[in-house]
Amino acid sequence: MTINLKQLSKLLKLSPTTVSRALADYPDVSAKTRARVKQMAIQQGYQPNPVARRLQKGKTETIGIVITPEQNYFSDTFFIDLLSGISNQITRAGYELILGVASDEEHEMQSMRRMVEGKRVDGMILTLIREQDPRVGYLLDRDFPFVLYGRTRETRPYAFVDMDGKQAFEKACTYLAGLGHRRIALLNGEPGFMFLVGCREGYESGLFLSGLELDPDLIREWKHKDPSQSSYRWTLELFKNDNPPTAILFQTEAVNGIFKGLDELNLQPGKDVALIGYDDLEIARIHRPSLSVLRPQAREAGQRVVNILLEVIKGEDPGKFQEIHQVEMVIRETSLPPS
Amino acid sequence: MTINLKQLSKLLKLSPTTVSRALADYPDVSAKTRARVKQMAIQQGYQPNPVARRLQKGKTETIGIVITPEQNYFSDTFFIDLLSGISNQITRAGYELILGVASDEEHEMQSMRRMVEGKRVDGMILTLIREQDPRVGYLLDRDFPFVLYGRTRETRPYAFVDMDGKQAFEKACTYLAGLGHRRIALLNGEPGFMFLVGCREGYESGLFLSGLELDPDLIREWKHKDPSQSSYRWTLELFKNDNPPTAILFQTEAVNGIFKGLDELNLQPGKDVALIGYDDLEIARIHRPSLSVLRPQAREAGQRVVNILLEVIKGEDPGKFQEIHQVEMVIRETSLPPS
DNA sequence: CACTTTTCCCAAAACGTTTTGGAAAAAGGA
DNA sequence: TCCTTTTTCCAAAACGTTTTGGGAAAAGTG
Repeated sequence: MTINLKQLSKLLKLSPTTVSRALADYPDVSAKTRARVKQMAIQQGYQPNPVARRLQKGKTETIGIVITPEQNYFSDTFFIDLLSGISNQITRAGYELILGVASDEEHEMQSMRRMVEGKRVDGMILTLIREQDPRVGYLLDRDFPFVLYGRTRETRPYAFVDMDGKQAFEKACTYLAGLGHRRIALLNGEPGFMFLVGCREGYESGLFLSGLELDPDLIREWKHKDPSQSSYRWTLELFKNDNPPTAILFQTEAVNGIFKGLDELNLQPGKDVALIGYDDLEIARIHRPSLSVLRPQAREAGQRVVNILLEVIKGEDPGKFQEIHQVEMVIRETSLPPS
Repeated sequence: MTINLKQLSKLLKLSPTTVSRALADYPDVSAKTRARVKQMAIQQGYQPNPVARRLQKGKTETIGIVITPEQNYFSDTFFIDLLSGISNQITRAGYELILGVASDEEHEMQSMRRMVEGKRVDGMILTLIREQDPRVGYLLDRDFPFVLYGRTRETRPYAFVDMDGKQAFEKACTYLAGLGHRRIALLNGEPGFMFLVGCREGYESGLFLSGLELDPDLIREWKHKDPSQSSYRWTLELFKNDNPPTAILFQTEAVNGIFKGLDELNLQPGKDVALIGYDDLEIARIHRPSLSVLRPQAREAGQRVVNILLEVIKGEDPGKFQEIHQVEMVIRETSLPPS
């Protein structure tokens, strides 16, 4: 049903070589025949068989990504945006994106190994990077092309695109301090994932820059399993403090728990307690009062990750590609001065 | 670095033919050499190059899926479960899953055509099926293997796995009626997606079976764009009724809006109004009171979709594979008798 | 015109498998 | 023993491209 190169060349009374070269715009085929070939190719709906091309070229023209829905991280529109940017750019390059879904760290590694050792991909994209991340060492050891969305503790050079979570939290913190807040709490995920480390650092540095003292009682961290539940408990606890916070910085995914906690304490979000979340989820925009947030540009990051990976696959030095992207602060209704 | 078949056969002093056949458990290679070959293969970490195999076999060993995050549907753990089931089963079969991310219906079609006409996949999985869905006609026209997760209006036979949303809503409705509820509302998504049609049908048939009359004032449908926002408004409106509902059936994704609306009306979920949602999202389990839900088994469905697709690819008649899966009802704290 | 250069095309090889169609060696049957 | 059958192996072809390394014809050059 679908035509192949040999048949097309027969139709044109040319050799497969010439047809192939014509379609690839080689200069050693005359403009006239090139036009003729292209026209016929379109007319016949010819598409080169990608599998054959890959075999000849010795490339899979495919890149891999493994997601672990276990981390509910995945439900963020944020991640979808990232994936969307990745996918579009990959398609534009004529590549394919193959997806692995793993239930835990072990299967995550297993899925990646299948792709790498099974010669199924030319490069890997890694997300949800942990402080110590065995995947990075694995790929570096065998010199396999990859790009991190995020960063990790690793001395060898590697390519990454990361959000400046540190600067974002610093900015949010100084902003709140600038409004007059003196007691700013942090409700963060338990470190392990590297980006949470950055958030905490930014918070601490923000306090410092604003001349505020760090009070361990104002910092709470939850296990990643279920942010809503534990952020609810931590919220209640924060306000048992003699000198409770007037503002909270947190991961937006935990917002439901916080709202619930505040509600129970008869505190109005935005009015009695200022709130700024990290990530602009749907709920942040929809809630009344709408939530002020730090908004990472996931789509753009996804595109960059792909472009960089393609360079690395071409043989460029990964160490050259280390990008840290600014995070925008979106002021909505929950970041007023203390009452 | 990685060894190939020719090198491996040289090491074994055998022909590539024999090695290949030994690894594939052909009976015409002696048990002894077969063992020897396998051992050496493992020792040398030999993995057949999938691209070469695909070319020879004339199969891509790949199946495609296109998601449209536009429909926030994607943020459901439900969808992730589906994807997870799909991915696992595909891996088990030695196949690959390639993912397209499309921003709208047009790009969705475009992405699928690239996969199909570009000979990049052996089969397609379709989700989020609409009542009239051009994708189905497209694939049927060119006799390309596919399986729907869901159903559509189409007379030609095709393979699908669907949840019995109709029966689920019927069950929930009669359950509530059995508890004594006489005014049961439906907060549904606007039809277009086929599964929403089923939900509505089930609701209507549930009312009928319980001897209740259908009151159009108790039915509200939102645009898919943003369930939370509009379900909030619809909730308020439902209770402007002279004879307001004592129970609501709805899509769980809309639960935030409903809770907010009830809260504003000083109605307690579960106590003043019974609630049953379709889909067991995280929030349903976490919320206090916890939400009674209808729970589709997405993981299993995903696995079935893949197994069926593999059969269809093998040449089986798609019409033979039409499965409708039961949906479990999980009674939690929001389905009490009317007060 | 004879020679060089440029233009345009192509045959053959290669990518790494699996399958086809034997063939040699071993085993079984009379 | 001789013939048939079974067991075990392999050379060659095929999958559909792209790349290599020319080579013939046309166009320039003197």
